[in-house]
Amino acid sequence: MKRPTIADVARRAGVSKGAVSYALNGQPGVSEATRQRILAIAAEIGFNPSRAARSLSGATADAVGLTLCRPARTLGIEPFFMELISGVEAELSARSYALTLQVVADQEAEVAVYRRWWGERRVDGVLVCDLRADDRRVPVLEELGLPAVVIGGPGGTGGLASVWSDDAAALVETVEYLVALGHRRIARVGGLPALLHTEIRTEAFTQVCRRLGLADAVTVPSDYTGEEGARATRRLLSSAGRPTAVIYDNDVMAIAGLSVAQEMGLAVPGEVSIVAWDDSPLCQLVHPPLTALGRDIPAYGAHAARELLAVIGGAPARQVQDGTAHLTPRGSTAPPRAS
Amino acid sequence: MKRPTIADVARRAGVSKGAVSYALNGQPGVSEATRQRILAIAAEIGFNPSRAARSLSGATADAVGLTLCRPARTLGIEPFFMELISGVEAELSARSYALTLQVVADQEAEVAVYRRWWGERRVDGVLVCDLRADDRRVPVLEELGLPAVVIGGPGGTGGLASVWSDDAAALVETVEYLVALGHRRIARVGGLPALLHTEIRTEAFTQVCRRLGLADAVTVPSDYTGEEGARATRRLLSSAGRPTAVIYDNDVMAIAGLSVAQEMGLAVPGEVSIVAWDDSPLCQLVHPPLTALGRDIPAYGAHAARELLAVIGGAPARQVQDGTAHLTPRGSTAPPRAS
DNA sequence: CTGAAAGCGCTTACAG
DNA sequence: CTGAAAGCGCTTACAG
Repeated sequence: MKRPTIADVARRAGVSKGAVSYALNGQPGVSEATRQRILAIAAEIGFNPSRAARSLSGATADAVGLTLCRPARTLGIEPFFMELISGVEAELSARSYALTLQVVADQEAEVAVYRRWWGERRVDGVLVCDLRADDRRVPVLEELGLPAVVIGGPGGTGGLASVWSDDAAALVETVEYLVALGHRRIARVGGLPALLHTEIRTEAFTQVCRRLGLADAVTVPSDYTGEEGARATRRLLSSAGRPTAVIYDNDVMAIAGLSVAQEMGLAVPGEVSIVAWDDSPLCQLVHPPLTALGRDIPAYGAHAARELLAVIGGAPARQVQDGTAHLTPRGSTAPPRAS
Repeated sequence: MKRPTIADVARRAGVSKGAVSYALNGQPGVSEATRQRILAIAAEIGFNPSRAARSLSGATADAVGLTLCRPARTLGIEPFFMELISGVEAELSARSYALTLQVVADQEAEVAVYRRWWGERRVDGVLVCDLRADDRRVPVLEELGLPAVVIGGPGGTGGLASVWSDDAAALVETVEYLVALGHRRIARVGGLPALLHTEIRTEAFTQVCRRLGLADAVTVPSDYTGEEGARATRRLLSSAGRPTAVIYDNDVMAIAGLSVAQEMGLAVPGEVSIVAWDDSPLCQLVHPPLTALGRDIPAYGAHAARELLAVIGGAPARQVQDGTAHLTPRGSTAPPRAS
């Protein structure tokens, strides 16, 4: 099938190409009657302006980029990214923006992708995930002047805009809840240590435990996979003076941990309480269902997309706070059984 | 930062823009020495040809589209799509193709997206998921002449290329395995009935059960969510003459089913055996680990991407078979306990 | 309010 | 082997 161009619309409407362009883009320069007639013809013949021609004439690419830096397998198992993408998409589609996705092996590859996208004018801006301490991507994006919104923080985002959530507060709430139940030995299985939010959580965990006078607030570093979560749990639960409650940095590890506890013959929640970070539907599929720290991830993604569109539109880069995760108590937490 | 253009490279190399273009695209028309010099300069100043200008001059968009038609929540929980995307991406990145992703509400919206993408020349081709019987998208894509590869089948893809997997064979293998263990009452919790592969599996299930002389081979339709999987399981396990084995069309429902069985005080696998379709790492996180039908989803996605790139390159549309899922027996299946 | 024209940054015949 | 020029399909000052 032959694609209609602006010239086809102009010819049928009996006006110049310029007039068609004005009509389509809501610019002044055509009478209302003419505009309506042009719009009707465009709709009738199914005209969609060529993105290439538009963006070559100085308009935007109407596309936003997102890179994902995780191996194929673990990308799939964590609901987080897909939910985030859904939310981003919802916001972008509403404004006819496209999402360009790229899976990368490491930060070096990611930086190369940003440079290429910028040079190719492929995207108008990017969404940055998995912020690290001293993140290499931040200065590159600043140097390029490529609009960007970091999903994460607070802090460490340089002059870039960001949307963040108060993980420290959520962690404190969780520990206080467990202490109120009577727990004194609480451990944590953390996410990738290189990520900034892991650092933030670890720091908050250490501080709140000290404040509440809990003895050994140990954090075992991990990588979000079930295997590592299982291994860390096995180690924690077979140690002398094992914890009576474990907080996991994602739900996949929490589910693996639950399984390990049950395998070891420890009752959950009687002998071990379990709390998961990220309250995806997975948490309610297991038995007992997991107490979890949840937040609306699609909304978080939509929020970030909205900010990015604003920055692309020329708004100043802001640090915006998104909602804090809240705890939903379920069957996996209870007072520790006297032993 | 100012983006370098082909003119900048030409100026520094002391040649025409045409020569730079030839050098960059590996076309004849420049001497090898000149080509090397041009390439070096381009690399040095970080030149990336504008996508818009390229594609406006008749080249391809170097982008492929993929639409996802599921609500945000359930999209996240099923590892399938993210794994598929990872595989697609791996293949595309290697050839510097971008992936444009769009989440849509229904097939009507999806068709509209295809028309728009085609009109905008935004993508060179599309990957089509969740094939249905009499799929509306197929004739539209044929009419537009937009290169496409359907992920699914066999059959129902009209003149479009497709990559498919023999689900019927996998299902037969599973039922035969359960029968060999001694099961005679086998039920199945199916996926969305509208999807073609659900139909194919249901048909295969009915046939193999009849061939093996199994009485009531019931399939309870579902929607891939844990809630529906749990409900279907509850119904099946509380019926008179309840099945001793249940096959689930995805792993999320199988996990929910396992949980329901345990809740009802039925031993797995002693009183109920459970088999999951889609062997994501989730299957090994639960206790007992699930016997599952698995295949390499990232490879499947890569395969489809490769076919699409071929079709975009002018190759004829083929129906290509990908690997068949194979059964990995784990702790959730065993001979039925005499009762 | 409307039309004719330049220009975005490439690619690709077409001459030399 | 190389250069000058046309053209892809838009947008946007610039004249009328």
